Amino acid sequence: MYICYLVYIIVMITLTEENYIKAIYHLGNYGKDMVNTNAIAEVLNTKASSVTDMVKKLADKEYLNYKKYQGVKLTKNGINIAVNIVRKHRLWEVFLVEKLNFTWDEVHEVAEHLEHIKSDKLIDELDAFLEFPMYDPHGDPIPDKNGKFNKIDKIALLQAEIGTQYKCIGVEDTSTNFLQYLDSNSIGLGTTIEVLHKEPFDNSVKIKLNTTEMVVSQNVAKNLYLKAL
Amino acid sequence: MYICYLVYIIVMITLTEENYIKAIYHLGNYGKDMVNTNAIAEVLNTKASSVTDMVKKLADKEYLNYKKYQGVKLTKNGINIAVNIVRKHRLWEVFLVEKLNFTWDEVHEVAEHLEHIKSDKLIDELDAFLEFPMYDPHGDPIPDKNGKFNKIDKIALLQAEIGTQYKCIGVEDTSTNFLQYLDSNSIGLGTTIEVLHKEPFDNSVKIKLNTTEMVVSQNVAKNLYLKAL
DNA sequence: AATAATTTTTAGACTAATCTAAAACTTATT
DNA sequence: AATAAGTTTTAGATTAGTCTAAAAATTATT
Repeated sequence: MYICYLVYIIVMITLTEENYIKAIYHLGNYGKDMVNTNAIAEVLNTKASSVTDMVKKLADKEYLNYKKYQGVKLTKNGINIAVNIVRKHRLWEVFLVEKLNFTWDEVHEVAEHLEHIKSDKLIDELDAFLEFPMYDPHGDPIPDKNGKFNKIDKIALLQAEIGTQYKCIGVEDTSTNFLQYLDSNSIGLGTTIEVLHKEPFDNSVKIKLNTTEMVVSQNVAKNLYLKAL
Repeated sequence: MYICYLVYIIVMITLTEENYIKAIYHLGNYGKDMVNTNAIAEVLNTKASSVTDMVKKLADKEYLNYKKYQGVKLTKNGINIAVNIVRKHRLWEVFLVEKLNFTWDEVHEVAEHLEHIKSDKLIDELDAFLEFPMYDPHGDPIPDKNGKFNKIDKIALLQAEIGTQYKCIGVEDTSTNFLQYLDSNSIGLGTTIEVLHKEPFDNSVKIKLNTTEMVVSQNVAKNLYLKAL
């Protein structure tokens, strides 16, 4: 008589592990490039030694490949997990802005928590409820159920051409400070922008909005994404 | 010259602490009664020794009063925290059922996680979005922003009178098994029920639904709440 | 009131995630 | 190629939450 044991090993992924994977995904150009220890430590506000420990654990679980002193790169599996977290994060951001009256700059912190709730039904139904949005409130593309998403051909305001009409489609810097600056100057998703003048001296840019004209610093111009109309 | 230091001590409450407080609230009749160690251990699926450890910590933080070998009772502060978690849990349940097509028995597990997201704006806006619901999908009252809620005069089917018309308003047992049993027999919130006969032998109850008649066991009759029409 | 049964607490150990400080390795500079 | 500077890893410690096993206290039973 044979006894057959079917053992399910359910690999639970912790919140901390998810945050490491997400950080490595963003730092490594959608998981394509190697990422080094210090960079991870910096974005996660932790110490390099902690990163080394965690990275070994994630390598054991085959979410990434780790070469001592070289850095880490996500595996297929790791990328899938990251994309799924990004999908959840961005869908929740849409929900918060469109249904719960959150502003551009308020969504990020709450979405950081909501993105870790684990329920396929929850996220697929939310997707349907929001009518399958393609972009989040910052203009970033939302991966679909299978992890597919568009990479849009965005251009920073700093690289925009004088005289062309552009539409604002997103930001690089998502800090509260920056988003509030944009809000207070009536720059948001969809705002039409034309470049009037680029000052070579300090790389500031003079732009025309709907009704007003204003000058923005190089720092702002670098962090604002546009698409030609 | 005087130097004034204003020190904010932000007492972060952990997920685990919240779950203990919630369990003690439910076990202790809305926080009014003492709760003993073993009872807490059982509902939280942990060991009595772990409960003792945690309970000491919660006493230090003044969420509850703890008397060695006697048990614990929530403080005002502890009750406030519990009520707030209950509010969040029940609002999310309404959201899941009304907006995301969840059924009675699917909501609980996801709501267990959503209830721990910390954002006043999130929960108040969700409340408004749902148009300030008074009851969750199981018929339990939802505390308002200030923690106030109705205690409804519900009666178990087992205590219902023969010949009277009742409306189903909730359940005691929220296990998946029970909720699925109700679903498959077309008993839900708002279903009209009339008691036809009570069998003294085994305490089973014969009831009339909209179109059909059926007999339910004592166990079912004990766990189904009604309100006279 | 003494003993038995049960409940609760203590003591000591374990895991996950972190830290500091020192050692090992890599890269840049002379 | 040798040294300096910077990065990464190791070793050992810490904290939150949990556990087992034994001790202490309470409650129930004779």
